[in-house]
Amino acid sequence: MNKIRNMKMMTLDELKDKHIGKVGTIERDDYEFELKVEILGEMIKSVRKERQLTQEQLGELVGVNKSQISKLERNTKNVTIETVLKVFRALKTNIKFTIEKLDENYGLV
Amino acid sequence: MNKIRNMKMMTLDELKDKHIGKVGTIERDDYEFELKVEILGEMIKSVRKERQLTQEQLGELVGVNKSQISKLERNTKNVTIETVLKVFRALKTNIKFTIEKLDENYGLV
DNA sequence: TGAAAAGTTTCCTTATAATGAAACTTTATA
DNA sequence: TATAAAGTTTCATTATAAGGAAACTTTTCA
Repeated sequence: MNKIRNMKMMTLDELKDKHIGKVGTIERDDYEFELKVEILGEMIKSVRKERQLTQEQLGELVGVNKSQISKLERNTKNVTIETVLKVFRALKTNIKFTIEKLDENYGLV
Repeated sequence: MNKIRNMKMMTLDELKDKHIGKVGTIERDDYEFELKVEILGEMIKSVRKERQLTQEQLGELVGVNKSQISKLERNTKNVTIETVLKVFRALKTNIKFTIEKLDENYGLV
């Protein structure tokens, strides 16, 4: 590892406006987001749409009822890591997380 | 936003060997990891140590008993997003997550 | 515009994450 | 090396995430 790479960042609004993908010239489908429960739902929905799946179809892949997918997308719950992984695995999407330490004055270390 | 930045990546082994920080010449405390429950615990412990806090002290900051911190660090549970956020917030550490879509053949899109 | 498909909500049940207190073990250190 | 501090485990309890079935609403499109 120790791989250095460029990351594009996107706000939730940008996600909503454009869905995922097609930003800039270098086609690279990596996006970084603040870790928030609300956004996770948006992400699931966006990727599912890209995959052209219905909630019912995604539910089959994940092994849950379509109502469960709806709930996850609409963030009716404070989801666990395992649930997040299960869904994104079904969507053939890797998830990574990044931590960024701040100093005492809340600036970057 | 739309900020472009360099990200260093590290494996769990590297984390274990070196704890966090001091890789390369550009001192930048951003690290990206596969989203896995086991690693989250390692991360909490590493950052707590860097902050020179005991589990009891971190517990006070988070508002939970020290045994809870121990459990989180040792990954006895499948943690929820909210719990992750609570702890890293206390550690003054931002968390972001990145998704990376794969194509049908499991290669990068 | 009406039927079918897709998505949402409600009402449940079950599984388990979150939590603390206290006993216990391990690690520092006087 | 005894004692204190730090960390872990156990045993409970409580809160809530996960889940399905079915009724309901919204969207799609022939």
